[in-house]
Amino acid sequence: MLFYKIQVNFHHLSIHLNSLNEQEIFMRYSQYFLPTLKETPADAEVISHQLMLRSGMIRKVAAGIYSYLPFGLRSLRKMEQIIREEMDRAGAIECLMPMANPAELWQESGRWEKYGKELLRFKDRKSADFCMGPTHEEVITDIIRNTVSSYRQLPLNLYQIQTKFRDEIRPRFGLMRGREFVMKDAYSFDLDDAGADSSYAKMYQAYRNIFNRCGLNFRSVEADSGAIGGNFSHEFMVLAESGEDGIVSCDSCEYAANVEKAEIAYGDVETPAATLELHKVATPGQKTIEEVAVFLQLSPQQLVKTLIVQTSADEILAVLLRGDRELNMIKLTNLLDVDWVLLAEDDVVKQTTGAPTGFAGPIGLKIRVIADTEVKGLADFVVGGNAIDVHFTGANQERDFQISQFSDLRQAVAGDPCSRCDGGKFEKWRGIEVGHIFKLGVKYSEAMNATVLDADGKTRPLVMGCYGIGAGRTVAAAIEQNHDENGMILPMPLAPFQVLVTMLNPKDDLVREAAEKLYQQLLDLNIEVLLDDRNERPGIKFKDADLIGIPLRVTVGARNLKEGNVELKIRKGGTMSMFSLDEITPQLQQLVDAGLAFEPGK
RNA sequence: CGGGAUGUGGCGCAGUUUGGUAGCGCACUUGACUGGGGGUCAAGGGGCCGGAGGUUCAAAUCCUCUCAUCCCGACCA
Repeated sequence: MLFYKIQVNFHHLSIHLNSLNEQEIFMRYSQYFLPTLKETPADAEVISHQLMLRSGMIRKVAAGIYSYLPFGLRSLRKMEQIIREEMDRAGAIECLMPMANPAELWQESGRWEKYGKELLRFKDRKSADFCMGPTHEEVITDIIRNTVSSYRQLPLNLYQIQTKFRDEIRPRFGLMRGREFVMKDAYSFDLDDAGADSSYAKMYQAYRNIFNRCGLNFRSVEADSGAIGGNFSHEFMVLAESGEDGIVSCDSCEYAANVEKAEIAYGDVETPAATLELHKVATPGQKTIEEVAVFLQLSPQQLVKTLIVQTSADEILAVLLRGDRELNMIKLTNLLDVDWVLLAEDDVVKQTTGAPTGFAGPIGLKIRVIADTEVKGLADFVVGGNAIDVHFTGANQERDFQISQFSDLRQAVAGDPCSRCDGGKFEKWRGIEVGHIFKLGVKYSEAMNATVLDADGKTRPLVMGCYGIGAGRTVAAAIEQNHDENGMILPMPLAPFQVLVTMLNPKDDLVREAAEKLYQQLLDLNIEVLLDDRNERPGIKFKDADLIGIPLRVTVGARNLKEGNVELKIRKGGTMSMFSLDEITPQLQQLVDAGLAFEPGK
């Protein structure tokens, strides 16, 4: 009996599978898995995170760790596919490396010690050390050094789209800064600098193509190469108010840079003659620049602040900046050629200056004093007195204290003069870093002994570049840039579906038949269509439609169907128009094609 | 890692001050009505209050520890 039952069930199953095609199953809202939320989850702060949760794209599993639900996965896959196509077009070749990396490789490059706590380490059953790969220079270099031994095999650019793990200090904002995230990373190998530059240029162009194809408003900016190391780099920034990075671009030339890097033009700075005597003034309890300025009835620009810093080379030194300026730690780190620079702890400040934090000044200091170039043009300013509740007025360099070096050390602000052209001024933006490309040089190849023989039979280290794109972050950034109060408005190339057909009343035979027919026509045209065939009230369907932000929405309702019409609403901008059942399909086809249009290389 | 906050059905929250054995809205199930912007009515199901320990006749509520999550900071003297 049991056998018989199984047979019957199996028989039914095979009939079932044969009679439905895949699209029939998956593109009907009533059968799909799209759990939308009416209310915003309490722990989502930024709009992309809120909307991705509400629209059923993602769900949180742990801090900085998310599951992609089907709807979100569709967007992610589209992003990946755009990346893949442009990488392939640029001559890169796809591969896939493991998440679990053996410690030996990381010890060899020196990063097992250097990378810090972001590197998630663990042991296997034999107690061997491993880490989750946060990036793959080590693994790829190991592959290349064992397989490439001649310059004839170059150039080579390998990439993968793979899940990374970085145990971030503070994951936040949903997919914007997750611990586990999908990243495209590529690594180029060339015989010499010129070759590496050419590989870099190809990637630069590929990246521009990728973000253009995504329909994003972005800037490519010069950036600091940071912990990854190397010679120079560019970041690709999607412009959005919620961005974690500040960037500047010149209003008259092509220069654009991360504020961390942005070079300011100082021109020829002359030190004005001193006109005031040095005076010691009591400033009880006035510690910050703001407090001192108010207390002395001066503007912050008339003060010079003295920052006591400690470096990885164990030096303690003083850095001077105009009172209203901010120190750029990265410029300072690069100037001093050290691994890191930190503001000194309070007790170090006290030991060095003899006063608690807030009263440091350059006069009488025994340590090296360096200054932002702007300070060179200042005279008769206020500085800390190196004693509690004391400042000096009328302070002047040369006369009262010595500065051993001037350099561009401050954070660029809007309106600063551009260092690359005459008369250009910086504009300031906020951006989300979605891509970053580096020319690495020989840092890893030398550390890991990855060499080839050149045409003269000489051994040379490979010249490398590495190139990353945060796939999930780019989707999130697209939402940050494209949404309104009702939900997201994804650009066509990243939208999970291209067209939503809203069947208003499924119980109305005419409506149902018209919607079904349209749905079928769109499927036949390979348009990605979601049919909202749920037995829900119109309000629910419209709210969900706005929330999930499919670019094109066709509403099939009894009212317009009487005249043989359906309504088309463009999610972006909200324009509505009426089309007959015959006209709508070619119209949609045209809009879909237009939304996907992109000419690479521009 | 420092500071702040929060953990109560799937989601949003109340209840904690003043201990008395868990409630509201949404969602969900069933039925009916309704059908162009989160509709109405009726009847239901679901949590032992993040976890552990303690105080007490009695703990979501008080105490201790712990875990988790979110925000700010970790450069601006």
